[in-house]
Amino acid sequence: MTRWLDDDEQRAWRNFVAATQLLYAALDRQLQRDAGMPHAYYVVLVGLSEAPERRMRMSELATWAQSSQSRLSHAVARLEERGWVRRERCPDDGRGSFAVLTDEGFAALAGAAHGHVEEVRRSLFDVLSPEQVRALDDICATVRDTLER
Amino acid sequence: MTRWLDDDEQRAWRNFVAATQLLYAALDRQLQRDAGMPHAYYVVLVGLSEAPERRMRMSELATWAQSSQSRLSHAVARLEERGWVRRERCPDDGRGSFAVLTDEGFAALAGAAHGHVEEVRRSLFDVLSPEQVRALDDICATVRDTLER
DNA sequence: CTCAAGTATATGAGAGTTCAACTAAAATGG
DNA sequence: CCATTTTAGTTGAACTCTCATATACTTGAG
Repeated sequence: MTRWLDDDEQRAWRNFVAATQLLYAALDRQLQRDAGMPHAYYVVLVGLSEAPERRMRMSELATWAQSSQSRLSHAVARLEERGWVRRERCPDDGRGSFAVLTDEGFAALAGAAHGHVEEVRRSLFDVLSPEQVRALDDICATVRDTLER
Repeated sequence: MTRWLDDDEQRAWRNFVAATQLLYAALDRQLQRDAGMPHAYYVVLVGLSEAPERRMRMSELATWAQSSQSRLSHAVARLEERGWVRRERCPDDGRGSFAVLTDEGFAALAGAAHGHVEEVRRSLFDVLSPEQVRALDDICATVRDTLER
């Protein structure tokens, strides 16, 4: 038998879907408008920017960015066309390759970061109390943990 | 000056992004596998199923489903091809049209609902305490309210 | 050393989304 | 009324994502 959602759960679920979709829509619009990239690409650039020497193996980066390898491969191809990322063959493993953040890519990221953070604040942190932020972190950590296996 | 995220906010944000993306990925995979439709289409069908006479004006439905008119128009076109939705001209307003859920569409929705709800439970409600659900609802309602203007 | 199996990544087709036109029908306001 | 503006909805192109498949290299068994 299906355990349907009770009224509280139903309401919570619909608010969740509405809030998250509005949030991502706002993020994507902002990033697309101001930096010409979707949020997924931004995340890839962030990953690389924080990696040692701004380089990461493709599969490592895919894991980091919660992306399938295929998705990442397409994304990096796109980012490469724009000169923001460059690929390098991996010397240790002939199958592998590194994605490397170029200076232009770093600059693009730096240029996008301000507006992005502002949008995240406006949409999320500015409207939540510190306790709510803690609660949200808790909830998301739990869900993340559950789904990461 | 940019007000960057502090460590707590940073952590919360990354957990939020990770959790929501994993969650939507799980939902979409489940619905695609078991019912051959993405979550966005499921939402459209739900909207129609709850409307009087299972029919709604396109723009009303777009608002309900948090979708752009264009997105909805494409989606309904697709759903129409499968025979799950049918369009009807609006008698009062020559520009408008109704989307109507067909019996096949209702059946498809009914068939998809069980697995979908299971997935939502597994991924979210089963791992959260009642207080967390309340907190999440609160947070999402706030964010939703903020972004809906 | 060789062959089968596994791993890292790329690629192409198909599907969904976005954005910018575009059509057609109201509404508004001289 | 007529002209303008607004509203409802559609369409096509460009882009991203997914899924299945292909390619090339590595590993491990015998």
